[in-house]
Amino acid sequence: MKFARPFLSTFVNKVDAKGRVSVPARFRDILEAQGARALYARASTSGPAVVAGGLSWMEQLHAEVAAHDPSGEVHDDFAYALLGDTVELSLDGEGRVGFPEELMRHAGVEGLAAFVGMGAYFEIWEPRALEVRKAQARLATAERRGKLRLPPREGSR
Amino acid sequence: MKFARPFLSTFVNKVDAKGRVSVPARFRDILEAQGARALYARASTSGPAVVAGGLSWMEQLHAEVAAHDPSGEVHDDFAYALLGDTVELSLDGEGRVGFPEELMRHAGVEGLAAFVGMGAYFEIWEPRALEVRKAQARLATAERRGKLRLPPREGSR
DNA sequence: TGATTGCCCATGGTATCCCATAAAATACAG
DNA sequence: CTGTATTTTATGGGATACCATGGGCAATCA
Repeated sequence: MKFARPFLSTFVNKVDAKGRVSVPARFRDILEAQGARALYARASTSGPAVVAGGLSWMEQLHAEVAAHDPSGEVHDDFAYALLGDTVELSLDGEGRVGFPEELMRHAGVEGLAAFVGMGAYFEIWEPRALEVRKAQARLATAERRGKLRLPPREGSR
Repeated sequence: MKFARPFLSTFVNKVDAKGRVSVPARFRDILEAQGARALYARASTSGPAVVAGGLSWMEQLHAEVAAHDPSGEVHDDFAYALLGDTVELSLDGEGRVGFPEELMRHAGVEGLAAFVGMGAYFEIWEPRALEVRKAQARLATAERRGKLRLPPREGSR
């Protein structure tokens, strides 16, 4: 499998009155490079967030499902959980999408949505909740690596 | 094998007084892309649901049957189970189908029908029953994906 | 002929398309 | 390197097309 350009960094955009959000331009480029002006999204199973990705990400999910015996229970579980709950959202001419009400509620998003790159995919969070999660992640990472330096705020260069 | 657009996500539509249900527009597109304004359906053998798909799915079933020795028992079992109970339903001008009474009863569908995408095919459920099944699938999947790595069968690199 | 099935039109609501504008990023010239 | 021109982004809002749904009517069949 070819190495695809990863989703990186965090962007916070506004959710307008019609429920639309601009997908960050950087992310848009990656999505289109994968061959579609669309993204795929579902509720995260591990937190108040929406997990999303492009065609490649979705094909990977599909492959994961198809790899199991279609008459087996594992196949069905995967299909219900991964495909049955994933929605395809196409971008409008300006690069916006309208997330289903239910997904926004799961993430607790109201006026602002934070897009955070996770490499092969990305997530959408309520901005403050994401900050909390990130702080926790920084701590855990520093501990694991054993070199707990004081948080240098940002640029690590 | 070319990658076909998969059936994704869940849509709940109303069953009208005449027993008609709108097939979700997204699903319709996929069906038509496969070359027919029709779908194929039969009762699920693993739950209170109707299994359905388009031409490609049908061809796949057919191939599965044809792969066995026509004089053998397996061939006949498959044929009776997979082909003998499958009905072809054509969509009306507005993209609706009328499911046979028996299928609806098997799925326990009355006023509302939930279409859930399963990749190469889709299923029709009674909405609440589907929610229950999905909740279970999410649990099972989270456990499987969380604890296990995918079997090192296929070279994933 | 009564019931069923398929075909056609009507409609409210929603999502998409399209244009406009302000803010930000980038390119460019001096 | 600094101020300005040009191009992208993000956002707002009106117009439009599509979708799910309901009902009428004609053809079909028992």
